[in-house]
Amino acid sequence: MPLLLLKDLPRYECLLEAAKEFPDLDPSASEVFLHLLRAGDEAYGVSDRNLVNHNISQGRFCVLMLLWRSVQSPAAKLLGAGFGVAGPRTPAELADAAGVTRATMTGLIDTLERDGFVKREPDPDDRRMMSVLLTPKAEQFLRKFLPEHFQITAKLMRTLTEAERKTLVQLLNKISQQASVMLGAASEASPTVANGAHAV
Amino acid sequence: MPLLLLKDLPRYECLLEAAKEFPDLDPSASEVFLHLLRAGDEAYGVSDRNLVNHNISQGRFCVLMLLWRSVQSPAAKLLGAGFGVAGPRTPAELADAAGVTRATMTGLIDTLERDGFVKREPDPDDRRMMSVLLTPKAEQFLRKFLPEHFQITAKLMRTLTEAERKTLVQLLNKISQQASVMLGAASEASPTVANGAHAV
DNA sequence: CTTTTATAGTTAGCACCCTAACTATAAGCC
DNA sequence: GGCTTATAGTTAGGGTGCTAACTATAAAAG
Repeated sequence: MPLLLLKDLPRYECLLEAAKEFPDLDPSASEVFLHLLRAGDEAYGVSDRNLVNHNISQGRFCVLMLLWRSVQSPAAKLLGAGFGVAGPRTPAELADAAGVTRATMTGLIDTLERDGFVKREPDPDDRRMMSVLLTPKAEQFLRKFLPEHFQITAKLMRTLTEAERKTLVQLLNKISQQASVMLGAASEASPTVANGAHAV
Repeated sequence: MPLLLLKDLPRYECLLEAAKEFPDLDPSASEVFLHLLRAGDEAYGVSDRNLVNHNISQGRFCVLMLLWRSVQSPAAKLLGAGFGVAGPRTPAELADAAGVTRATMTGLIDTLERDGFVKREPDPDDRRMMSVLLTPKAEQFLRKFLPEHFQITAKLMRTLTEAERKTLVQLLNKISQQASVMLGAASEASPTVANGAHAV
């Protein structure tokens, strides 16, 4: 549960009231924003608790899923998303696919290797590169864990009808798209220079 | 951005395919789950980037907002959500309101105090307790920062109509509710009494 | 009054994420 | 070949979250 957030969200009327003092406050926008963050955090928490029970973290689980594409199962390939092709993956590829820095991926692989879930192997052609491979222990873990994980996901969404799920995905996609625009916009303006330009 | 998540989510057809191997996998449920986590993470990221530009973190911002209820503005009281009444807050109260442990709150207050946003004061009656108070610097920061923050929130939700926002909040609430049920179930039967009642 | 128990807050140590700097290797250019 | 630049991975150090153990104080039980 990564997010620190007010346990009790302000009610809509409160936001309306606050908007009188802050003209920039769009009450319905703020309401959606807060509910999205909370729901996302709670969904994350539900999933994470199960992972923690198995002594694994969300980040490490993600790495395992990405690597799992390299092994046999057809479903494994599919679950791993439609990125590149299969084959052993390097830390850099894993970092890009997971959306974290390479330094972070190094740390994740460190602990996964320590716990016996993956193995590092040097690349025979390029001595800068490593291949990260799943161990049998990891495959065994995934085969046992994934059904539980899917059950929990299904249970979490049980209160939504198929139509509601469809609607929800569409609305969330709109937000995702707009978020990408907003995040991408400023990184174009000053691509790598994210230095604090304000006064100090 | 706290969450490590696949950058490219699996497409629905892939989930359908994978469900053949994993009977527990509910494709539409998993799809909503993944989109929710991603959208929540991106929304968090959009907000967080602005905070980071001001050298503050999401967690510290949350503490400032909670403390802000203690100062004058009527809007401040409202934004702080409808928890207790105003007045200086103790680390324990802050931790409960923010949904983090007291140890975490100690750390947040440490850095906030170091940066001059809050001040600790001992309680005259109970020498175990502290009061945490906003400094003028923090109030000044919030008055300047909040309009930006609200603008960003409004921009993020700009692509949604009022009707869509309403729908989204309702659907997210359903998930939140179900998540609470699932998280509460294993934690204990006593919801309000958060004391360590197990294994008394 | 003394012992026990409960509470407030902190400290210590771990995990995970970041940026920045570093090492080693590869590739391009003179 | 030798110099410069780019790339793969790691290391170092910071921030934020957790649990568990600790200190100090207060309240309750004997």
